[in-house]
Amino acid sequence: MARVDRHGDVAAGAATKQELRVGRVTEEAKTRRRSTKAEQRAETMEQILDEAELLFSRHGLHGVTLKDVAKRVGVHHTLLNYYFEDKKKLFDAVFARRAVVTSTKRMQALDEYDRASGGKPTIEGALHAFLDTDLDLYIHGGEGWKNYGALGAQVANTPEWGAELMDSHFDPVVLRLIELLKKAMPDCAEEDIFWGYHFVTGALMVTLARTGRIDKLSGGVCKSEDFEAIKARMASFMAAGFRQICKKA
Amino acid sequence: MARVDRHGDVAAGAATKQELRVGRVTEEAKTRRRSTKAEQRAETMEQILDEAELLFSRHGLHGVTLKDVAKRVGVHHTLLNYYFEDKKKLFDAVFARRAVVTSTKRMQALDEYDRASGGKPTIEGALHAFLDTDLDLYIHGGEGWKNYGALGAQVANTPEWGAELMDSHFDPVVLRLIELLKKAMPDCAEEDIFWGYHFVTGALMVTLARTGRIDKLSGGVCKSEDFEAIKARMASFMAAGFRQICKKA
DNA sequence: ATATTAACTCACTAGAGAGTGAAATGGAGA
DNA sequence: TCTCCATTTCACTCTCTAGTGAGTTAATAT
Repeated sequence: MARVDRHGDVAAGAATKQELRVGRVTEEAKTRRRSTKAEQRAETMEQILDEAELLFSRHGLHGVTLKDVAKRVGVHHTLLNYYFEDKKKLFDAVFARRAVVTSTKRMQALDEYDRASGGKPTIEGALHAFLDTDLDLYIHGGEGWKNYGALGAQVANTPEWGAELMDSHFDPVVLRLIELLKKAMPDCAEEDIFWGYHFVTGALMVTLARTGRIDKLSGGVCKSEDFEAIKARMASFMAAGFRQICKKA
Repeated sequence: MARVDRHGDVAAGAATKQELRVGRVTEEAKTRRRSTKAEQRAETMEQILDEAELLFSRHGLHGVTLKDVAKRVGVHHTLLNYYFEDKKKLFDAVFARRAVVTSTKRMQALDEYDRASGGKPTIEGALHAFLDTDLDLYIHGGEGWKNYGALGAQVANTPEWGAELMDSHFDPVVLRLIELLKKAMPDCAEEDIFWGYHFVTGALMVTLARTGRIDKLSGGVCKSEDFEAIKARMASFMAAGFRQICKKA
């Protein structure tokens, strides 16, 4: 197999394996000291998660085989069973890895904003804390985060087990956001606030999906990848929406 | 097989087949006159499309096998090849069946609104024409339409071939909506209008997905199935958003 | 040095899945 | 009635898949 062993030597007899697009060890790794077992384990698992994330985000849980993932990593497919037991658990691990990060960061951002605003949050402020923290991750986090975003968008629209996964990871942050929104709009019916959040999350999810549809539709005026444009508009757009449906009371 | 032949007689030796939840011919059909071949063909194809729609909407293209669908219909799985060639073509047929309906209806609604408003459309008006026409279909169209909605939500968030499918069916209506929005906001940058539409479509898609997430999140205050609640809020929410991001110019 | 344990591959199983071509069935027209 | 044609099933093929258990290799601990 065209893979590279842990000493950094290329395995012999490794003729035709272009499909090993990624490879486990890059040139720089050759020079790097051989790592310990624990490091090795962590590194391999990360690589598996990365490639799985990429493929799952494009083809969905059922559209990817363990062999597809293994081939990209450059390992035998049964290694994925070794590390992650089965396919669904691998998927969950992929999702969880970054979900905890974004969840935690947003929770912190909301807490901080709450404090900074002296308990007098605005709708815009709360939405900015919630959205921008997330969007920054996708903007500055590299390919992995982008892929994770697309994966999340799929999960959010999967009736089968999607809600379950979302719930388990994001309920606390979302409820915290709702709390701030309630503070900002004390006279607004709870119902309206929840529906408003529903719109927000929907808009965020299509954004993360980056299907490229808006590009063609707008004739190039808007770009799917342009999360900065979203960041510049979304919070105020949604805040105005909240104000509108809440004032009718 | 526990299926029922075209005379309405239950096939003999049909012991254990509860999984045939739907069955091809219902009691009332027994009494109905035997239909012609063309009718038969159309009816069978419809049943296949219905069951495929249901399963695809829940498990996605790759999560469904032709056998799964065939079992629900109560026919041999190769019959689906006979009628629809292969799986992807069946999927496309499922999607197309209702896409043309909603697309046409919304186009008419937009045209009519444009005329009725005397060439002076409002943002709310245009959005209402676009959204309510669609939502009414899901509200009054029965299970099939609900399933189709969930399917559409998935398609819209599928990078693989989703944008393609959406484009081919919905570009004209969406562009028509954009046209009206431009008329309603002549000073608004094109970019902002497209991003606004992007938010609208995202919010609509999560709605159609009906994952049930909002139910749990809101502690029962909001219900995924409650499209009337969406209809009552969405157009004005989004219109306010448009106004907000457009006035900054 | 040796024994232990972790990381990883290999050979294999058991089964599913899509699809094909031939056959059966039965209605419709001559 | 006989024949034709559409509908439908059936018997198979070929490939792919997830997963298991045994075996290999190398790092680590003693």
